[in-house]
Amino acid sequence: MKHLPHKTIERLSQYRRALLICLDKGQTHIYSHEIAKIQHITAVQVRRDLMLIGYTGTLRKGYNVKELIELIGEIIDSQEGINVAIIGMGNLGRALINYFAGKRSHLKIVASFDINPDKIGNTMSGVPCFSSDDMGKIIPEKNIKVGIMTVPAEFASQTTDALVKAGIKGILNYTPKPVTVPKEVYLEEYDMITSLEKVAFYVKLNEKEEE
Amino acid sequence: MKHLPHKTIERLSQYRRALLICLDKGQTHIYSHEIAKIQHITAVQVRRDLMLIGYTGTLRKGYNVKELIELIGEIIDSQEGINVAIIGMGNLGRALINYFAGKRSHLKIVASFDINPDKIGNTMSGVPCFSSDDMGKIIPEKNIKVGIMTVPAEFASQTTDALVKAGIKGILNYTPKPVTVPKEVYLEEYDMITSLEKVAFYVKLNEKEEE
DNA sequence: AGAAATTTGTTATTTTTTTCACACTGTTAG
DNA sequence: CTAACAGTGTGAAAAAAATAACAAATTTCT
Ligand SMILES: NC(=O)c1ccc[n+]([C@@H]2O[C@H](COP(=O)([O-])OP(=O)(O)OC[C@H]3O[C@@H](n4cnc5c(N)ncnc54)[C@H](O)[C@@H]3O)[C@@H](O)[C@H]2O)c1
Ligand SMILES: NC(=O)c1ccc[n+]([C@@H]2O[C@H](COP(=O)([O-])OP(=O)(O)OC[C@H]3O[C@@H](n4cnc5c(N)ncnc54)[C@H](O)[C@@H]3O)[C@@H](O)[C@H]2O)c1
Repeated sequence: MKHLPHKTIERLSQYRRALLICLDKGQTHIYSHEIAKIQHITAVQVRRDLMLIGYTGTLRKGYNVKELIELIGEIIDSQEGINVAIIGMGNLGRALINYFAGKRSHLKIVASFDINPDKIGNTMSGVPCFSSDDMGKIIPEKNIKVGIMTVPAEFASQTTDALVKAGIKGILNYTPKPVTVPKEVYLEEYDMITSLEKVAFYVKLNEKEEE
Repeated sequence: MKHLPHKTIERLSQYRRALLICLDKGQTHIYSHEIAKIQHITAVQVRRDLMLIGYTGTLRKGYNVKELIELIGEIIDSQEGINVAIIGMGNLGRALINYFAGKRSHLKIVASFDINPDKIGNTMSGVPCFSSDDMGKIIPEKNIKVGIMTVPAEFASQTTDALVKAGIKGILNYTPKPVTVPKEVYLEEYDMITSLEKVAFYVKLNEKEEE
């Protein structure tokens, strides 16, 4: 396999989640158009993605749910698992830790960091909170590869620098402040305001078109 | 102007945020490559986007920060503003309401909904919480156009249906459960697990390539 | 004043992503 | 048994997005 399109990676993760639900319901096989419907895309797109990862279904029966889940896992998960930290135990950080903790086995949240002394030393959803000053020590020690950044925007840059210095390999930045990392660190930024403004834009557009 | 690429819309929102920060700092002009650097894209891309919205900068001086902010506002905001509701006042819902409330003037969070009697009747960050049973009444009454969905995944579908029935025009779904809406409703889904898995994937990939 | 440097605006090109179109093949109904 | 059907797999085409290339214009330097 050469290299998978960016978008395919995202969709594979989404397919898997849909498939896990099907598996729970006891469904053994699924058609490309069923997956497509769930994800609001076309069946061809699904088949193409699966072609890219080299999975081939059964003619007229569709894809084997269990097999496909496993294959997607082989592609997008790393066997050893990846340790993750959340930096900034505020509203968003707490929501995330609650949500993620114990969900995905290969993505383990093993630490959180904050500067507020009231938070340092506590444990939340089984995840201990350390002082941000100790990132340089804890991150290599716990073999943390990925950091989810939920500090106030004004601390985004300095936190990023500290993470990079501590040897982090990937950052998911939920701060609205774009940050910069060296090219060996993978950076993903997501801004909720952008999503909301986008929805608002298309709502407005639809309304205009109706006139 | 014909129609702007999907991606351009997202970037415009991001440019604006970057520009607002510049404005605060007293910067009056900005070059395309400065904007580009902040957003991790190329200067050509920025110039192209601005070309699409018909903004033209000053040669050798760059773009007028204030003017550009205003133009972007004219393009992506609706003058009357858009009223927004959050459905599901759990961890994520509360984080969002705290975060959004009073941030963007044209996007006003005017209501929240929940089924938990302890939450109904309360006010958070100035936003009143109503019973989800009343969505059909409150949404048209308060002229709410967009709903941010943060209910537990298992309630995603029924909440969506209720929102659509109440006349909502756009939904931002933060639930990991994909939902279906009629085509006149704009739907945006975002799944944090997908983002995290994507980061993990590329981290793993980078490590492999280093070998 | 003229040359060099810098930045915009836009056309053309390339790359990436999506969709089309259709061959192929089990399955089912008659 | 066979024809119609319903699905997969994939090369080719189209569409969308990003990048390159460069003319034009303004500032700055000499
Ligand atoms: N709350 C949301 O729904 C939401 C949505 C989108 C984006 N965001 C962004 O996420 C970030 C956090 O939002 P929030 O609502 O949780 O804010 P918050 O103020 O509730 O939490 C911030 C936390 O970070 C800690 N902190 C401050 N400086 C730090 C540092 N240098 N190192 C480590 N921790 C530090 C604070 O002690 C606090 O616990 C902000 O940048 C915000 O813009 C939040
Ligand atoms: N917490 C996170 O960081 C996070 C991250 C990504 C996605 N999510 C998703 O967001 C959703 C909410 O997460 P959370 O952590 O806030 O969960 P939560 O359990 O803390 O909150 C859910 C809230 O929704 C309310 N609710 C339940 N049924 C409802 C209904 N029919 N109508 C209106 N309100 C209803 C509950 O009373 C509760 O207040 C979940 O689907 C979760 O998967 C959460």
